[in-house]
Parts: sequence; C-alpha cells; structure tokens
Amino acid sequence: MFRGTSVITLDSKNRITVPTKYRDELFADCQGKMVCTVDIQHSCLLLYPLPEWEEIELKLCSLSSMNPQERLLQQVLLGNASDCDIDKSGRLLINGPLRQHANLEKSVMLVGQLKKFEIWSESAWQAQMQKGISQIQSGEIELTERLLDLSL
Amino acid sequence: MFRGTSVITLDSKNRITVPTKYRDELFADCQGKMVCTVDIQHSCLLLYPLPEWEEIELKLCSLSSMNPQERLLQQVLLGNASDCDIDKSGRLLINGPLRQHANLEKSVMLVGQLKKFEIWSESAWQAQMQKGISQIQSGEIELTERLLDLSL
DNA sequence: TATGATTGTGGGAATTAGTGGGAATTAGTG
DNA sequence: CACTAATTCCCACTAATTCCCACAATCATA
Repeated sequence: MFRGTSVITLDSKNRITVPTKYRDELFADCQGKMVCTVDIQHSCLLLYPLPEWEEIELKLCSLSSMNPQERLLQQVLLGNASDCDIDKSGRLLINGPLRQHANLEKSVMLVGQLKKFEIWSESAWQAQMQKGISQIQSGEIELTERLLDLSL
Repeated sequence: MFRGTSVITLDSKNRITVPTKYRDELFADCQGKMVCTVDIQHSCLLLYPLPEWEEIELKLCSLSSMNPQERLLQQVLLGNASDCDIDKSGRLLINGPLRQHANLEKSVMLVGQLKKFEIWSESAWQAQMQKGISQIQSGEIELTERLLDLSL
C-alpha cells in the first residue's frame, strides 16, 4: 500500500525517479513493471503496478464497444495506457501525451494512493489540496452512507 | 493485450511499422497474420490478429442476410476486411479504400485496445481524445451499471 | 560539526528502433 | 511470351531510447 507525496523532478529526458521507499514493494509486486494512464476527472496521471492495472483492463474489456460511451472510456483509458518499466536506476519514463494531459513541468508530485499512484504537476496538486480542504471544511461535501461510516 | 498509442508514419509505399514492443506478442498470437477493416462508428480502422478476427467473422456469419441492417453490417465489415501480414521488417500495408476511410496521411496513430488495434490519422485521434475527456469531465456520460463498477 | 553512506539528478555513449529508398521478384496485361 | 507495374525484400541512415557512470545533495551517525 502506497501513501504520502513526494516532490520529484521530471528531467530533460522525461524521466522521474521513484522514491526508494517504494521500490522494494514495487519490485515484489511487479518487478518494476507499471502502467501509466490519464485520470478522467482531473489533469493528472494514474500509475499502477501491472497486476493492478490488469484487473482494470479486464473490466474495461467487458464493456461493449457498440455502446459509444463505453467505447469512449476504453479509448481514453486504454489508448493512453503506457507501459512504464522502472529502469536500473529506479526511474521511469513519461511519454509526451501523458505529460501534456497532466501539464507536467520540471516539478512533479508523486502521490501514493494505496494500490496506485497519482502524478500531478506541483502547482496543480497544491491547487487541488486547497480546493479539497476548503470544500470539506465548508461542508460542501455530501455525506454518503459510506462516508458516514468513516470514523477518523 | 495491447495498450497505448504510438505515432507512426505511413510511408510512400503505404506501409506502417508495427512498434517492436508489440511484435513478439503478435508473432505468438498469429505469426504476424492480421486483418484490417473499417470502424463503423468513427473514421478509423480496426486491426485484428487473425484468430481474433475469425471469431468476429463467425458472429457476422450468423447474422441474417434477410435483415437489411444486419446485411449492411456484413457488407461493410467483411467487404472492407483485408489480410495484412507483417513483413520481415515489421511493416504492414494499408490498402487504398482503408486509407481513404480513415483519412490517413503521413502521420498515423496506432492505438492498442486490448485484443485489437485502432488506426487513426493523428489529427482525428487528437480530436477524439479532446472530445472524450471533455465529455467525461462534464458528466455527459450516462453511468451504466457496468461503468459504476469500474473503480479506477 | 564532520564523515560516510545513500538517494536523486544530469548527461555521455552505446544500442536499438523507425524510416526511406534501391533492387529483385512477382503479378498483371496486351 | 514479353513488357510494365506493383509488391516485397533488403540495406543504410538517422533519430530516439536505454544503459551506465559520475557528481551533488541529503540524511544519519559518530
């Protein structure tokens, strides 16, 4: 399970270094084989260990390509999905379309979200945190049953 | 399972190079024997490993040629289906009618969609992605049961 | 505060992939 | 049967990717 955020740099060859604290777990999970795709709600990326991603792929596979909406989701998620293997110095490559989607510049946030990571541009992440906390504090969040069950 | 997009060029002899990352899998699946046909929803092409295509052919075969709509589907899909074998340097040929249907110019997108590929002109694919992401973000997508089941 | 180890970053060099085009082979046509 | 056109094969060049090493920054320990 991954948690916490790390500020990392996207270097001139479009690589990011995976913080060492995650590496052992990642090598145990998937030998460094990961899949990165776009998030459909925000301008950020989702990074999965391969086995996790394959579960999602299975679900996507069962959607009907005759239904335009379901097909659109397949196109966006699968079309942008890119194999990202962690290289021998612990880095992985983010390709052009993905960088564009998340507006990645030099400073990037890697955010652990249990079974996956999110990748944000630093500024977009700051904005998202601001917005998120103020929304929750001002009570704009609708409390679903599942949320009520959550005692912190 | 195929995923991700690659920008490739349609050369002066109407060939496209299959990216190396897919070649091993394709040779295992079908010794490079593939079938390309038109898509019926978008201006793009569908490229299947032969065994996958044969399953579809079977389904098409069971449609009734007495039903005008079903017959139309047969005509369009089967009529445009063209055998495309990957040659010794990893390239395959796209014939005239197919190129026209997808408005292919020099710059082409090969999009992995699990069991098949889609082939788009680069500009049409960009437009499709734009449209897709904005539709999803603006909530224009009706969430079917299958989609709700999809936790990313 | 100094020292050593570890992590993150940058960039050179070797390798590989993609593209273009010449030459040989095959197929089609008169 | 010969000629032309199209297709396939093959090689070479260029550009991108990957690998690798070295330096710099950080953290922990003495």
